[in-house]
Amino acid sequence: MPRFATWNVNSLKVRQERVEQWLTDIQPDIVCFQETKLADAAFPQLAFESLGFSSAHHGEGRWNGVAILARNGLADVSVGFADGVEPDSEARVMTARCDGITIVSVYVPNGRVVGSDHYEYKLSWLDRLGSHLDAVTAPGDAVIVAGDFNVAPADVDVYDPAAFEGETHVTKPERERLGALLDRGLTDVFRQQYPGAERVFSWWDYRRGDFHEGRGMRIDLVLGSQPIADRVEWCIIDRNARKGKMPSDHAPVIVDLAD
DNA sequence: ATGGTAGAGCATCTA
Repeated sequence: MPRFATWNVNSLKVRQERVEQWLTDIQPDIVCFQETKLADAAFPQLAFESLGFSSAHHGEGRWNGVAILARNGLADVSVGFADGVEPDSEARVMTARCDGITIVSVYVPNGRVVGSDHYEYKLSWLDRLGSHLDAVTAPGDAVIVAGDFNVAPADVDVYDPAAFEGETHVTKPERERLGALLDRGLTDVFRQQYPGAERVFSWWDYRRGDFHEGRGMRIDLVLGSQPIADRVEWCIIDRNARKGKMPSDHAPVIVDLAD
């Protein structure tokens, strides 16, 4: 039973030891990372190889950076958008094929301030992700699009919707663009498994003790095409990985798929 | 009290 996981590690350099322990504990078969904050030359491919993973990385150094790891090898690795337009200025998406699944690791722009240039970049980036999927997938393909979407799909995915009035991650334009991705035939796997679950989060601000006070958002998502959604046996957000010394501010999402 | 922390890198920018 293949195990898929995605995790915004918020600097792989700082998190390497914790990440390796987590890989050993969780034993995933396919992994997407976001916010490695590494240049490609600094990506620790050999360390992952010694743990049994093939890997590929798309980074720029100080910020962003995505990676894909797979136990059974990676094929057709591509970085950035494949929609044939100008390259994205930031390292936020990469695609590979493993175990017959097209895997897309995404780090959606944060958006910063509603109405800012970066917010507009976020909206157009989400649109481009749809075009990218047109370019790299075909109807009926097994596809997983996973990572930090920086959008909470609904109010139940936010600890206090009122606290985010006028803020990014919850605005209608952002949710509409996420919805447009779902309308392409992708399923939010966690929500499919737990339709009524409220206040289950994947990210907590480092400040104010937000993690321990339960003030978070569910913004790390695993979207699966129908062939994937039909195979989901189990899904959790691994809150344990947010505990202890020097955690990422994000928890991983783990999904087990039937063979 | 418009706060707070973390990471990259050394002044701020990003989240």
